[in-house]
Amino acid sequence: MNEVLKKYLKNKISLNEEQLEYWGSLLTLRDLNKNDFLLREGDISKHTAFVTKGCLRLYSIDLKGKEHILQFAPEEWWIGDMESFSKNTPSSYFIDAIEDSEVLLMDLPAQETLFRQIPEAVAFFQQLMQNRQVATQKRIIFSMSASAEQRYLDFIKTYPSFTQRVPQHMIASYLGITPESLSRIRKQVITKK
Amino acid sequence: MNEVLKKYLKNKISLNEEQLEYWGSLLTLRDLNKNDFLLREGDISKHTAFVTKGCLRLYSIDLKGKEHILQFAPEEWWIGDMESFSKNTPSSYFIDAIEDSEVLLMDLPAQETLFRQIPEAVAFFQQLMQNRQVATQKRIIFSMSASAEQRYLDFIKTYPSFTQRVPQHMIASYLGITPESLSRIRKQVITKK
DNA sequence: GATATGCATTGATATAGGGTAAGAAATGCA
DNA sequence: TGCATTTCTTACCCTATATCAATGCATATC
Repeated sequence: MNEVLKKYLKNKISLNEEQLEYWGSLLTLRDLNKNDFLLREGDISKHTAFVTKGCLRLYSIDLKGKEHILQFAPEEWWIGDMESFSKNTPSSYFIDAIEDSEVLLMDLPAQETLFRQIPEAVAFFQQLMQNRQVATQKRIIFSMSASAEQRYLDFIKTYPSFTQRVPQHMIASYLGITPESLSRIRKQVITKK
Repeated sequence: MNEVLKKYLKNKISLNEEQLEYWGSLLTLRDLNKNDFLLREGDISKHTAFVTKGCLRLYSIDLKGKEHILQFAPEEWWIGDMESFSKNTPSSYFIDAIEDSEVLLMDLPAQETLFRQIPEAVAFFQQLMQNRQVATQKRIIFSMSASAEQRYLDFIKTYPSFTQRVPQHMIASYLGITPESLSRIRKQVITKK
């Protein structure tokens, strides 16, 4: 069984060795090169992914061709378009790898099996979803009440590890500002110190 | 049993008469006058509310004292601070009535009982939560990619009924703009026609 | 019926962040 | 090692929206 998943699950949910193995057996490994897509707009998402190596991103592209990043997913994060996945509808999002990566994929039948065989997993995913919702709501509030500089400082404080590995223009896209603005903000922040 | 809830549930989930009655019996009615609070920042949320009459709002107040509305909830909507409710932690939100209203309250024990007695309710609330998450994510994207005018036009198209009953400055707060800006935008939109 | 209160409008001015373009720096590639 | 590509920075000007202040209505209060 994959070691990253094992460590993660042991940490998060109390299961015996057999259950852990079973969970792992339901997922399939996929290697992704940098820039490889896991999902494109218009596709129907067939998987939810657990990242064991590297880093992916979830984003949409607006009418003017501009990318808007909703989520980064490094090791031990889940990523996917829940709506497309569970309703079998075309996605409006893209997911791709921003580094060479490795993911464990769970398809819908596997999820159903998992929920049937390991009922604890239901509450587990429910909790994940709730945490996501809480974070997303906070992001709305914060984007309405704080300046770009404050949001940037909050970002590097909340996700210090991302700041190292994610290119700056993607952080800008996540924050909802242009790369130029972020560059100016960083300059200000540095000279302020 | 409350008629609004009955109609709503019949529409959304297939249950027999007995189950409907049972569900209804777990909720308690509360009348709210306009401006009454259901939840204040710092409180621990003891209920999730189903609105049967009137309209409530969920919002936070930032450091500068500015309100940011996350959700309006007219008849047949659920409203609450899930995080505070399920984790028993102090809320960072306010919920109040913007009209004289009537809600059905579900506390945590009632929810647990409901989930035990009517297993279909679990998936039902999960679906609600997922829809909420999808909508919240779209709101982030939209606030990053569209102008205030586009967001306003989208709002009145998506929630035409709200536009009638919700004061303008609250719509502005939901859209993340000032009441003055909204007033100017409306003027523009009208003269454009 | 007079007055206070809250909400929407309007005008004048300020500002954060965007758009564009160019160059510098870093990174990948051959 | 050197060229190409991508990423980041800087400068200039511009626009959308905010801020502040005043005014007009409508509604509630006494």
